[in-house]
Amino acid sequence: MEKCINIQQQEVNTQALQDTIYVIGGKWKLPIIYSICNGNKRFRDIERSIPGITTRMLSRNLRELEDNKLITRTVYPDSPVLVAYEFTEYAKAYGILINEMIEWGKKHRRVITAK
Amino acid sequence: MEKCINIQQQEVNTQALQDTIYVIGGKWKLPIIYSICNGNKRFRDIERSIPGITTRMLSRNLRELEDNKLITRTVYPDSPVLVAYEFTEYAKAYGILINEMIEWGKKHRRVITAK
DNA sequence: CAATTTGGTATCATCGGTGATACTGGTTAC
DNA sequence: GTAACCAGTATCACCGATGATACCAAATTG
Repeated sequence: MEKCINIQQQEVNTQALQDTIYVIGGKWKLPIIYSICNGNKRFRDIERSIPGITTRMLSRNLRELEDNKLITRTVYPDSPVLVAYEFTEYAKAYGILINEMIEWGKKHRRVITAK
Repeated sequence: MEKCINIQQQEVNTQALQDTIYVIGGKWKLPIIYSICNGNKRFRDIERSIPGITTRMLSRNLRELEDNKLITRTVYPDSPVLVAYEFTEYAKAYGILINEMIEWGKKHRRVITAK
């Protein structure tokens, strides 16, 4: 960490960090991302691919990911209605940072669990 | 995100991400880091420098940061006892990733709030 | 000698996120 | 025609994180 400048800057940074964590945080966001990454596009397919998730939490998390522009939700209103969830290019750029966070977490676990 | 391989790998990655987020997550971790970064070493100094924090939450968060080896807690048992909290080199290395997360959060906010 | 400071811990209340379960309206398969 | 599937929403319960408040022993200050 570099030396900090002032209170305002700190608050802005704290908010920015919370934002970043919020986008990917929680129990289900990454499993959902992996599921879509693995080719699942439809609500029930994603649901079935993630053991333990409820429709409620999936619905909620998909909407949050969509709000954050990491996925798109497309409705094909043919009968029957079909809904497809897909990654955005924006998400792929964020993926680089996510992978760094994952790598740091793995290294950190080795540091902490080491005698 | 690269293509995923298997379930086990996903679970390991999800855990690793949770670990990374846990270390820096929550309302108070970054303000505490900034406070120590700004030269505060003692419990009450840190407490006074962070508006709204309670002794309970400060105590708890300091212990977690110490458990994660981001800060050290040194007791000087002269009379009166003096306790000093300080950054570790390990924390400084993590600081690079924290700053990336902050920068991404700032950019992301501009993306989301843009018409 | 009374008040304040230091470095916390203990107890209780509250609040939001999560989980469990039920339900919906439409469509299709048997 | 009834059973199952799709894409969810609604309601309730619970639990853990957080906040508020009080308290502690030791030492220092006035």
